[in-house]
Amino acid sequence: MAGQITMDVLRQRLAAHQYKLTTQRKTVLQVFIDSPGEHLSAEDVYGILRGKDKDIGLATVYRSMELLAEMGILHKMEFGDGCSRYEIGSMSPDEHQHHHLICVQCGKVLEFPDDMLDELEKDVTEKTGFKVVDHQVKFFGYCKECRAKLG
Amino acid sequence: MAGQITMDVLRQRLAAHQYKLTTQRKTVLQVFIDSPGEHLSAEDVYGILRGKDKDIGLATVYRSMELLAEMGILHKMEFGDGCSRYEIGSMSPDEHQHHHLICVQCGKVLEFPDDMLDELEKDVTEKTGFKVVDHQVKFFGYCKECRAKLG
DNA sequence: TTTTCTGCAAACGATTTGCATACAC
DNA sequence: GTGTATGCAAATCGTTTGCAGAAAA
Repeated sequence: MAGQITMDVLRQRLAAHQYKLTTQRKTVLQVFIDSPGEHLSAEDVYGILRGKDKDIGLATVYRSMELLAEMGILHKMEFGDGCSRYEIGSMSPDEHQHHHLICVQCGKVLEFPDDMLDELEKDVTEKTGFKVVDHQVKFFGYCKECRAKLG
Repeated sequence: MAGQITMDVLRQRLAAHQYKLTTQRKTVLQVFIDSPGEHLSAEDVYGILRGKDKDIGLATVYRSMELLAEMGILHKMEFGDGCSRYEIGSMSPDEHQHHHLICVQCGKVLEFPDDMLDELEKDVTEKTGFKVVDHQVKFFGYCKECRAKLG
């Protein structure tokens, strides 16, 4: 079970909401399937598709990515570089979760396996009544390479 | 010791960087001192000051908040509502740290005491060589009030 | 006095929207 | 066929910037 998101998942989830399975939506999802571990902005995706002679409007890229996020297929996030970025999720919410390590020197974004946050989530709900459904953890600091350069 | 940020802290930190202590910078800091626990955007601060007949330009609000963040007096953050928000910090980096609980229903942002993340930071550095200097944790979910309304 | 800062308005970049056409169902 | 989705261009929104005048040091 679980596993990666496929085009079939897109079909199912769109159908469940009476949304249409269009060429553009498939094309956008394909970019994310082909770029595992990337954090792509709308411009990124638009550029990748234009480079492949795929005809799509920038507004459609924005609309598609927003819809895919609404379907739970993509996750939207901000790394402070002025634009929203998305990454593809997995079928199981518990699988392949990770924190982001953002280098304040070079801007690179690394990933780190996410564990031991369940406990904290439970604690939050018990103490505040806030029902947690998702979380995002960002660490700011200096990546190995920048540390080496900085001495 | 440690304690809250005061106008004197601003004076000291600006002086340490050869920046000038201006009326506008003091005014902006005062808004944050007067609004503990708030996450204010540039427009928010601008609106508050105009409501008090304080004469200041929006661009100056942006520049001041960015500078205060550079001085470590404010912390910049994004909650996905399309603008950057800032909150005032405390003198000690270890004090009064908290996570943010963002209600996906009403948009409210709550706070939760931050502990037990030091361990995770150490783990990150040991395993990746990434030197962590700061972190931000966001939990998405449903606040107590919205849960009650939704049944 | 000298340099930095402010205010204004224009510039900017990311994102959204209106509307006529094209496409999925 | 019917209604939704797309593409384009214009509009919008938050934020940044250039520059002349104002204010710290």
